[in-house]
Amino acid sequence: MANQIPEVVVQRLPLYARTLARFLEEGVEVISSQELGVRLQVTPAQIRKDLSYFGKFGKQGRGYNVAHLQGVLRGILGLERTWSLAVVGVGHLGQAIIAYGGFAPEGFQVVAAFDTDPARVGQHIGSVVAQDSSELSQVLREQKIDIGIIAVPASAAQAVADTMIAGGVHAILSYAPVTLRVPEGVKVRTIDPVLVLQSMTFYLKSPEAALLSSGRRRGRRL
Amino acid sequence: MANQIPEVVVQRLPLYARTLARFLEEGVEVISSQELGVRLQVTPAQIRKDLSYFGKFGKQGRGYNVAHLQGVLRGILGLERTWSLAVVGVGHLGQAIIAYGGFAPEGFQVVAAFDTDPARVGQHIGSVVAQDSSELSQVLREQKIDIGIIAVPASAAQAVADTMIAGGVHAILSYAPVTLRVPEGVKVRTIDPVLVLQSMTFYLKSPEAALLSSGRRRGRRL
DNA sequence: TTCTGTGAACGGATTCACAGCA
DNA sequence: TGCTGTGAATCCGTTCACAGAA
Repeated sequence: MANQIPEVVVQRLPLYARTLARFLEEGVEVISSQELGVRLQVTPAQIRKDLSYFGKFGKQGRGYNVAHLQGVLRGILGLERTWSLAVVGVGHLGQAIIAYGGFAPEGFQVVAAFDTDPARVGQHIGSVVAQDSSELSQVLREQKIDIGIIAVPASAAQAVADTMIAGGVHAILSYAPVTLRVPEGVKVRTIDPVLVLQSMTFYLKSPEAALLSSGRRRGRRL
Repeated sequence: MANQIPEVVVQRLPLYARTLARFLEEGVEVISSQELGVRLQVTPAQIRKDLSYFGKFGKQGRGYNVAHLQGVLRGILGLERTWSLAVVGVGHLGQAIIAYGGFAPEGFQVVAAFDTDPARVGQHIGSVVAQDSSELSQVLREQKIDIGIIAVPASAAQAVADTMIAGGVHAILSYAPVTLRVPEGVKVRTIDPVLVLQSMTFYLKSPEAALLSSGRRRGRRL
């Protein structure tokens, strides 16, 4: 079933879920696609169409029950459970990722960290201890790690990805500036701030371009 | 002129530029859209079409001169000059951004940092000193800052964005988990790792979905 | 022959617009 | 009357396929 759903749609769902959580905190009980769309800068039709891939969750003439819809979305996305993360590379970036306080409240727990540098192995970062990368594949499998995070230099990233996949990981979040090759069935997302900055300079360089491109504004996100 | 160009195309250009730089280091002098596409996991037709928005840079029957095309792309993107950044929020995240070594080599210099917390104002992070946020708008204008980076909590992000814009900034890279509202002509990009993780769990939850969605693989990036 | 540049075809995502239910 | 759910229409990016230059 969960098939045929455009990837863009899946990427918007967490945004919907998060915004519903905020509305819930604000005490809003029922919301229309219109109101939700205003907050998210997404058209109401887009929201309704996206939701229609999964079922009917609203009441005509009224809107959606915020708590209910949020629960539905969290269920669809699998956010009701905790997911375990392993970070490979505990340099500045890796340490910042491990120390980042935004993952845990959302159910993402960094449970292991790795590095090749003997000087870093054994180091404590928050509640985890850096292990030697030679253990990576085995530990991932033993601890049933769900998602791998790559925070190593570009030159090492592909090898790390391969080892993660050998360790049974099916989702990788990479901060390395390279295009990774992975087999079918493995999801990779890359976060690359330099690339983001470099595409924005295009519009800074020729400000008319920025104006022209912003007609019909859309939510842009990675 | 620089108009009418799809935003996706602009987002791919830095990727092309970077990859050409790597080929250059490897001593490759001429490259076909085919070869470039293999490395990037992008179709050759895509590359040629993208480039065609800007001109004709290849030689039929031969390919593209790597050094030349790289220069052209850097020119189009405005990467030949240095761009100044200001980071607002010098908590863990802001500090990591300032300390990150990947910006400077690409011509992005963090020249100012701000925070509202008196305990943080005056603190040195790398070569910059955290200033009080009340100075933000004025300093941005005086120092002609090009790009603002938001590293404050969600609740403060919109206000920071507004102040940045008041300070004359036309591009914002935000790490805050909110959809920012900005006037026409201002570019905003959000980097939101939690959202990325939350959309990957959808595929982990139902692995068939991952397989089904990966037919016709494309380069995915923010 | 090889590979670019590009109009035309295609396909997929967004938006429209309305029937139908509360 | 108000807003959902959804087929149909539209828009836009990708891919095809080929003419033309080296």
